[in-house]
Amino acid sequence: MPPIKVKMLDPAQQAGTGQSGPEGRAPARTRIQREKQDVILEAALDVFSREGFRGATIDQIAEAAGMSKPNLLYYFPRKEEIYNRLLTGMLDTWLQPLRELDDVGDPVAEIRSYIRRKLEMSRDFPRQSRLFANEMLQGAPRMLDLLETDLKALVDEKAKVLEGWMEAGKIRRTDPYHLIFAIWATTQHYADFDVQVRAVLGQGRGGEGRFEDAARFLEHLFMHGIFPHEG
Amino acid sequence: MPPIKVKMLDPAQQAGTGQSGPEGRAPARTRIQREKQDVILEAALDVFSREGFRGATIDQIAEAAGMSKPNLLYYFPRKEEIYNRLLTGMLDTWLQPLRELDDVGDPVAEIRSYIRRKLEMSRDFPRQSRLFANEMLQGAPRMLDLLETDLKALVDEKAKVLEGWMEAGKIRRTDPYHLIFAIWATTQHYADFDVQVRAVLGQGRGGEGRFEDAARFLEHLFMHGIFPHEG
DNA sequence: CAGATTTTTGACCAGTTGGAAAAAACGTTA
DNA sequence: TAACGTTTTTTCCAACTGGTCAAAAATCTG
Repeated sequence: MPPIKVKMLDPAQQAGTGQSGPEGRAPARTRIQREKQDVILEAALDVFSREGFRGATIDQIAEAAGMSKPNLLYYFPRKEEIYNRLLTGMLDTWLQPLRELDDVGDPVAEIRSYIRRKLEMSRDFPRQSRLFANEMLQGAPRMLDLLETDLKALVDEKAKVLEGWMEAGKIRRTDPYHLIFAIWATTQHYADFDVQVRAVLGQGRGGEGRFEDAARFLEHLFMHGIFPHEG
Repeated sequence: MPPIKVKMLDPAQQAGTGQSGPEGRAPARTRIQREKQDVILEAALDVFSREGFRGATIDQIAEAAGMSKPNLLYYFPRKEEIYNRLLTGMLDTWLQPLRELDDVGDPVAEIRSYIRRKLEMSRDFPRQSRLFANEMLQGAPRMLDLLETDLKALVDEKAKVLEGWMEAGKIRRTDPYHLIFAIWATTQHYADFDVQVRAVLGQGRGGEGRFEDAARFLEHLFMHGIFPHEG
């Protein structure tokens, strides 16, 4: 008998939940498949970041992606797989700025550029920030272990770096964990609470310049605080 | 004919959307009605703050409130009315600390106590904070006008107070709006991202003491910033 | 072009959702 | 206890939900 031609499998399998084959499956076989999946993920980011997992519907995502629901399900057989792909794929890039916080660099420059990069991410990828925030608000049901392992390990490591700088008198002695939280909070605020920021700043100051203003202010805040006359 | 006895109306009407009677209707007629409504609102806060408006279901709320769905609908005929009641009722108390920021007080003490009170609210009313955050993430579809009018007005007013203090050299000259955003962001972070905070701090430091630590850190941050050697 | 494969579509389904209607149960008070 | 208003439950419904399936359409390959 002739050799059986093994053609492509159902693309739906590739994002498999782990029960349909060995590990390490390629993310997408053909260019077309990869493109369609990207379109779907892009549309899903839009919807999920607004509505959260439960609030988002496959129909919404399909419409935003310009395809029919069954067609979308051909590429991602479960709603949850789209969501998980977005979450995990995002967390990595999201934490990149923190990873780059460099032990050997100048503390002042390092922290300033960390704040700046985080703020830029809020400006350039607000939906990713909101997706993440949404997951947090729900108690991180699909991410908790990642937070407790990977994220905690990374923050522990960087907290040590900060502590080293404190020991060396390069930065003020304070709680490194809460310092990191403060940087996260102040920068991500401009993505997650963007509506509020714009509503409060109004027509004039709520325009594109608001990120510059925020950057200036945050630098000021983290450098000197807001009260003069050091104690 | 005998005088018609006008007894209580359908309690559902009291939260009316405005189309069933004159303005200024009493919020609840009897003690029982008020209690039931409170139970419902309490349960709804739980569910809405986790799942957002779309993600929450009446069934979930009804179960959390210990009653049947139709029974719940007897008190609040629409899902949206529960949500709106929570939102508007909350915003008021939520902004109370800012309202109390006093022109005539000592700037340092005023701002410190504002930060402390906001942090206490995150500790004591995290669900309210998350409900609000959820609405923001969705683009504040049911709150935008409130933000643009009431909230903006309040912040404008308090920004002027801060500017006055800056003119007087009481606090460092910086952007008052972004200062307020920074206080909001850093304090509410401990409610909205509570899971993350606890996951990162781990068993040891993620316990009840974390709010004390946060308070100490934030005071430090806003007072001095994190870099020594003032420029 | 023919055959095989991949992609898309339309019809469909069971479970859930917000909500309506009506009847039953309960509480007051004359 | 009867009458009346209030509260609760039962039953029901149409629209929406995530997802299936087979067939049709489009694409690729030789």
